[in-house]
Amino acid sequence: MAASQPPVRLPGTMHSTTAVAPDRPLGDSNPQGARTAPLRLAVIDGDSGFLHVLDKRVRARGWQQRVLAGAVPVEELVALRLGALVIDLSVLGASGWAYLEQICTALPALPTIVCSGPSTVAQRVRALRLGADDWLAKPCHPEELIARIEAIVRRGRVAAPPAERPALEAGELSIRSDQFQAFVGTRSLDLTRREFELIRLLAGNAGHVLEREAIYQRVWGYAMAHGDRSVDVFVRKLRQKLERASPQWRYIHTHFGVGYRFAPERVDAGEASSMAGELTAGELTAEHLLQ
Amino acid sequence: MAASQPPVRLPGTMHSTTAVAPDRPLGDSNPQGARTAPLRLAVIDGDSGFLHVLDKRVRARGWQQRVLAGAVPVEELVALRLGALVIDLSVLGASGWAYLEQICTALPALPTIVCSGPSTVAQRVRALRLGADDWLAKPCHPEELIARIEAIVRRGRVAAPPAERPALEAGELSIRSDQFQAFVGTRSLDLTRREFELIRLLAGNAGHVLEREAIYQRVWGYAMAHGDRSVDVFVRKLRQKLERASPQWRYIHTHFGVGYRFAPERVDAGEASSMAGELTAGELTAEHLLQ
DNA sequence: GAGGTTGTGAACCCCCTGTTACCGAGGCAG
DNA sequence: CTGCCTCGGTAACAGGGGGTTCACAACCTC
Repeated sequence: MAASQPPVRLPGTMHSTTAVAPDRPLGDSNPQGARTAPLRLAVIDGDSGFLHVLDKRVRARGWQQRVLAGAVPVEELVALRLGALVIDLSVLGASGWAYLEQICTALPALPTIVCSGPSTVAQRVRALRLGADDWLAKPCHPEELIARIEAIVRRGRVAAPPAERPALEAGELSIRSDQFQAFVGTRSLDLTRREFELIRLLAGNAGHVLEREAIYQRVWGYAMAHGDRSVDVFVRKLRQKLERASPQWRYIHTHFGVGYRFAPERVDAGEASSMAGELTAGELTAEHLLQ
Repeated sequence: MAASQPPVRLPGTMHSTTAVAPDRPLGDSNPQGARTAPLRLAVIDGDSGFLHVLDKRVRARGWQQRVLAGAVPVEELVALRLGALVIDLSVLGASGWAYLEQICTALPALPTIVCSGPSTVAQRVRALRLGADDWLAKPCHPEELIARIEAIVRRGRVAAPPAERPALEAGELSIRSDQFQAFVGTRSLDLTRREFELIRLLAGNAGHVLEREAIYQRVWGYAMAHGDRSVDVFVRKLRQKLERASPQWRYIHTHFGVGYRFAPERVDAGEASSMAGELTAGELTAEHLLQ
């Protein structure tokens, strides 16, 4: 999808986000900790003076600012875990509009503000319709830009789901968001981060069928590319670990042509394991010990 | 053959390079696919010319506009069930700021746009910090105001929990969008995705005759090729499953030369089965056994 | 009764999903 | 710095379900 993007230098990574406490959880867009993590702001602009002044205000506010050289591919934007994006369309030339559309389509959850020079009503309307959240004309006061970013981020937060349950219980499973882990009794499923985000999303919507695109959007944070099989593969990994930890239950059900549904269901003793055929519980145990 | 390779592109859609645009518009995973209820907009403004022009655009968009005389109490705003509020601070005089703060504090979920005359950066920042979502300077183009309202509402929607879609009830049928399935009682009709999309469309327009072309356009997502019988075939599949699950009812009616109409109708006891003629229940059983 | 329209059944083939293997990136320890 | 390990993501293959198509029967309207 980013095949045509011009080579862009990506300066070193922002502070390493130690997987423990992500400041912006991949899944549900709401921060479960009411604590507002420092906002990560990226700016695509060439005006060094403006950038400097803005940077001062941004830091004063406790946010983090990163300057991007140009049309950074969507994947790299995702990797930056941004809280907001400011774009000066003029630095991108003719491709600016296409880029804006691309960003807003792939990352609808990312607050995006266009901050450019003189413009027409038609241009502003176009940008807003493409998915931009705001258009602020240059020259502008950096404080107004910041206030507008705040307003947009606030709007997203207000609508976000109220609060995160401490632990989701389903069948034999216990899904603990504070641990980023799922358990059967006291035993950990040893889920990776992605696996956990996936099962939390599914279990959080237990009983409802979730489409692949929706799952991808909410777990990965951006739109699923056509033909991407990641969701399937991760469902398989999840099922494997679930099967190992809780063989008497089935949790994730496939809906052909649609997606997946989470619903804990106890399986008949005879078919506890797909490999077990009609083994009894005793034989099952023996089988398990052999492995 | 056209399941994933539509021979005809949807007119009006932008280039498909973005890999994001679903080439299969089946589900309503996209926000606009979910039918958005008409937005209820309230305007506190005294400029009748502006109000008139805005009203025209608002109606053209299918929204509803309500002009408020002044500082309406919060309770009345709540009663109006607004989708957005536009305020010209100048008509409220000195109390405007206090009112704005009051509104934004009491109704943080209500998108609020200040649309006033000349202003300073400090004023705009103040309004935004008080909780306003945007500030648009007059004179302004009504289309830009509308686009900004859309952007704010959209931002709230993106973060909002997936709206609960109520089940459609018709005859013995219950069509549940969250399950991508139809039920009679608790028993699933076991519809495939296409079948479900079709019955949801038909049932959603119950009582109205839908032309084949329109059905195809909305279920398959692109124009129907001449001579395509897919709709007929799927109607037949649907009727078959409906007949099996709910034999006492007829749901889909053919309009020769036009299309189909969904309308639950109880059938007389005698003609429960199309094969049964006027046989009694007992004869029916015998007849059935003979086959 | 003629001609176009719709119902019906079945065959074919493509796409969707499960599954496995592989590769690259990044973290960690030596 | 280097090698190992984990993790995420992609590619490839197999199998089966479902969508499309076709042919023919039944039907409706003029």
